[in-house]
Amino acid sequence: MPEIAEVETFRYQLEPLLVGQSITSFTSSHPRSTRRHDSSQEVSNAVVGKSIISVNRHGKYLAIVFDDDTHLNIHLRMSGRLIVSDINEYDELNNPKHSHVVFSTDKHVFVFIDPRTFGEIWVTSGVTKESLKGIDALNSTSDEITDVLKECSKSKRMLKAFLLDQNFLSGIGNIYADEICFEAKIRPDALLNSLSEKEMKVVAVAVGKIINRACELRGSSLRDESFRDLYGEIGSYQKEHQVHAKAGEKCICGSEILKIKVASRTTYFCENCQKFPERLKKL
DNA sequence: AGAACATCCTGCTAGC
DNA sequence: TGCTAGCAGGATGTTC
Repeated sequence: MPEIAEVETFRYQLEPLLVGQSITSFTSSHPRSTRRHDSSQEVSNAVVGKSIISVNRHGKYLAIVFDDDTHLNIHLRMSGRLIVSDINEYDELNNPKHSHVVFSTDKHVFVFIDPRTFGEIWVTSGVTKESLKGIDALNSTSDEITDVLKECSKSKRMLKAFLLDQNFLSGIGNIYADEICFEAKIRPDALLNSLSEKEMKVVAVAVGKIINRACELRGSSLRDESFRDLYGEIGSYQKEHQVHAKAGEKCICGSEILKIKVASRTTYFCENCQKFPERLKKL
């Protein structure tokens, strides 16, 4: 499932192929992919012929930015992905199932594939409002992340619910939330108002460490058919997962990894390595 | 305020 | 082996 590391992988790979180019065509074959607009023609009209100046990302939101400040926004949600072909090698008949949107430059064809159709592509003049929410989990310093945690220091929310809330930290999803809690050695169901300032700092540093490493390894591909990058390659970060999707397996400490629900999300953690803050202070 | 749940959707899988 | 019910999840909206 695309989270910040997977979206950043697409951004990083799209940038050199798109910047300086113009969109020559944009077509959609599934109305849900461009559901914010009356028709995909509206999107086409807004982007075709315009020159691309950057490819940006905020949290899980991708934006192809044009020289008149038009933004072509892409959110992959659960099952969205992008693939690229050389324009001379592109054959529409070879498109995978659920290829819903196709757009081109003079050199490349980009295909948006999305089996569950939760993903979407839309156009805005200037940044989309969602990109203004929260601070980006990758491009923020641990001090900035600590400050956001401090703002919520009286909150009775659980740590994992906070990490998943895009209004505070943008980009973290279910996989990295579990790994961040493990790295911080704090239970995902610990309440924010039980964290000391020192523990907030530990969480903030864990966010940076996990997200940066996940980006270095081009994201996580949990199953054979899950995340693939722009070139169809799987990511490698799943090899370094400590707890996520490992229920019943042994933690590095030897204890069994548990599976519970936190914030109505499936959550994996180690009861031995991860403690409630009150107990952490006693150790 | 915050948790829980339904919603959107299809592919996978656990369980008959 | 083959079928189906249930689960999975990001964001949003509703309910408790």
